[in-house]
Amino acid sequence: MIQYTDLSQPIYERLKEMIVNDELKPGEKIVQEKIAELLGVSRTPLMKALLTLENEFLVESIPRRGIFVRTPDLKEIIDVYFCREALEGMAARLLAEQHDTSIIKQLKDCFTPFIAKKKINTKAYAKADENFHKLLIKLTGNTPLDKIYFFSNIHDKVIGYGLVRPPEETMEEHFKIINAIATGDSDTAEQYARAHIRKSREILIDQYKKRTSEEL
Amino acid sequence: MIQYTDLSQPIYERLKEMIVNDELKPGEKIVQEKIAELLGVSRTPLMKALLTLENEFLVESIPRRGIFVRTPDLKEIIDVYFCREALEGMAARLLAEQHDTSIIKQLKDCFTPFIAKKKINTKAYAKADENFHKLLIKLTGNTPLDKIYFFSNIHDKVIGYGLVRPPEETMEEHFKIINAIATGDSDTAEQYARAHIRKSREILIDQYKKRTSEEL
DNA sequence: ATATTGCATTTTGTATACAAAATACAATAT
DNA sequence: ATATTGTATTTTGTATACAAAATGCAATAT
Repeated sequence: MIQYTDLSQPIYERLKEMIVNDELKPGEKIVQEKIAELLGVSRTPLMKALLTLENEFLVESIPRRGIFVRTPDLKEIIDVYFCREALEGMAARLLAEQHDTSIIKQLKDCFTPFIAKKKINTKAYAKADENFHKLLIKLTGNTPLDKIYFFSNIHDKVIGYGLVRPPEETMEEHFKIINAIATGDSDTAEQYARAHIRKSREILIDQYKKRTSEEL
Repeated sequence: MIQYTDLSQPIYERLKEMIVNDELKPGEKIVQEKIAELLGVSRTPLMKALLTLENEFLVESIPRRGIFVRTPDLKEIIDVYFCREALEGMAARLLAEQHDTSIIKQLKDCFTPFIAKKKINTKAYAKADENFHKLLIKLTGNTPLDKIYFFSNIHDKVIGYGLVRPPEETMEEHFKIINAIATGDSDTAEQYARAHIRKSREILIDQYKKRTSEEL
């Protein structure tokens, strides 16, 4: 009756979903026995999944106390954006040096559904935006780079599928990056990729500052 | 009789040591029961430690087949150096923006034992070099940055405590970075930090190419 | 001699068991 | 009423148990 593949994998996916959807609330303790029963598995593969989530900053383990859903604060979100600026900048540079037309095509394809559209579906665009940034990393073929980009998870969780800036604004920036990659101008590609993240980071900081002061 | 802290932690440290020391050889399969017995623990905390090592690229799990000590190849080492260039460059920039004299002092202190020395102990300097680069990251206070810098482990494993370049050469570069941070010149600090990693990467590539061709 | 099949052994992935630490809470003291 | 202690309950960390997959190897076929 038992089907062997790797139980911890689907458990990991499900838990991640639960955290992003707020089924597991920030700060909430993950009582292993309860979640294991809920998912119909034992604690062993669950713990494996939780350890992976911990490595991705989505949960935090306090020894002998328990594992808790993390609540990324303002500073951490900013910090993640600094990392993204560095890594996506490098990714753009590496792509520009490859002179590969298939790369350009794949990057452009992220946004073709939205070109020449009067009304852009925000949710769809936000998903496309996320894909674009992940693709930028993946297309470099740099495995360690791709593996350490996992912390974009935090970004997903915090921003959800909302957008930091309006599509009109970011669309233009995306194509500036793509065009620099296409012409093989690695310095410019890196510059644009970094400026893009930097701008979003600054907007985010403002939003959070506003939100925090309103709550006072 | 059982002392509770977190067994997987010392197991992780010991396994990492065994991998770096070649007690566990590249490509070798880690038979859980055997290692568990060797370390006098059960498979449960051992598996936890192995999962952490997997996240750090030191071992590789092939489901249903086993967990194997990884053998980083030339491409991966180069790829890691691209990541380091991006991240350490950003770190230097962030430190320069902080205008904190204690940061300068701590960075300088890494190399004070070697200043004005005629003969530099290579092993000691290699250790200092490693500390300097880790400190550069840590002093930013950027937690996600620090957490994703773990892949420097691969570096340690591959290079061991040898040096890519002679101390005279890198010492000068280190102080260029430190001085740029001290004067608060973030652009220059980033430039120097990146150039430093880039040069080592290029030397490494040459060394490996030479070694590989000799073996043919 | 080499390839193939079948069976015994090993090893993995998961579930369960159990001791120690953490927690909750009631009973008592201040 | 609040603080404190002691005890029952929960939960964690680790060890063990067990079924299914992987592996090794001998016996047989080609």
